[in-house]
Amino acid sequence: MSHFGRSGPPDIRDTYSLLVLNITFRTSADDLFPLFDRYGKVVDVFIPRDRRTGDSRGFAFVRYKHAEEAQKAIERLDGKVVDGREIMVQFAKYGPNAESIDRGRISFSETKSPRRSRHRDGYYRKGGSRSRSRSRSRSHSPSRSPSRRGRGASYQGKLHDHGRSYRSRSRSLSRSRSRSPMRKRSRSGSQERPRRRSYERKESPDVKRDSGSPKGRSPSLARSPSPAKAGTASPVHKGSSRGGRSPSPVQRTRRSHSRSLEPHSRSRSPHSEN
DNA sequence: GTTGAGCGTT
Repeated sequence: MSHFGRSGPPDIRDTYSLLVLNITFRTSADDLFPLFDRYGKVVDVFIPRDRRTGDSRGFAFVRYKHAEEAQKAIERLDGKVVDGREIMVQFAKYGPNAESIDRGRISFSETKSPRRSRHRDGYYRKGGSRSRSRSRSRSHSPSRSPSRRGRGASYQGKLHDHGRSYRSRSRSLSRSRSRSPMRKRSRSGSQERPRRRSYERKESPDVKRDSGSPKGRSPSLARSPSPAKAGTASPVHKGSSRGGRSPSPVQRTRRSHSRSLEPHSRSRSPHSEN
């Protein structure tokens, strides 16, 4: 999706990609194009969007034809407030096809010396290997904002190979912080609970029968963790089950069957019910 | 109507 309406990247043989971060979710390529085009020839403007929702992810890619123009745009637009948000402009490091990138320049097999250094740093990736969470809502300290602006000064009036250390810190920081919560969450075992329940409903037909008389069964086994809530939902569920015409339980049972991943391991554990 | 770490499409 390019601003020019073409499919895919137009020509990335010798273009310089700029990464624009911290843009508003409502900002589109059309809004960024005139802004960046003032400082040079913009070849393409692309804003990655979510596959599911289709909303902008909050960053965009601007391709310049000349490095000097791209550099100028960075100095001029980095930290600029756009649409009420302070955007951050910097050279893109990861190519669209995992191509080699020199401070924003995309080259296929022309450069080779600087490329080695990046491999050592671990910048290179085959694409799709980077684990990134799509969760937009996450607690974080806003104190990292000012630090970003600080590194911008390194680029001023310099087009040499300066400006790589800033990424190391940022990368390490985000890495350790992003992985820690994710792993812990996965270990919590929030997935086991719904799985086990699905099996219980599937393997135990008596559950459906009990639905007609939940009192005979253990009220604690109700799906509602809150007793107060269970009481409210109880009459509703009871009425539906008694009618015997409610397709709801049937559909849920069938779905659970398809979702069951390891029914055997669960079936062998009688303690699961207690 | 919202959110806010981060690196990309036919």
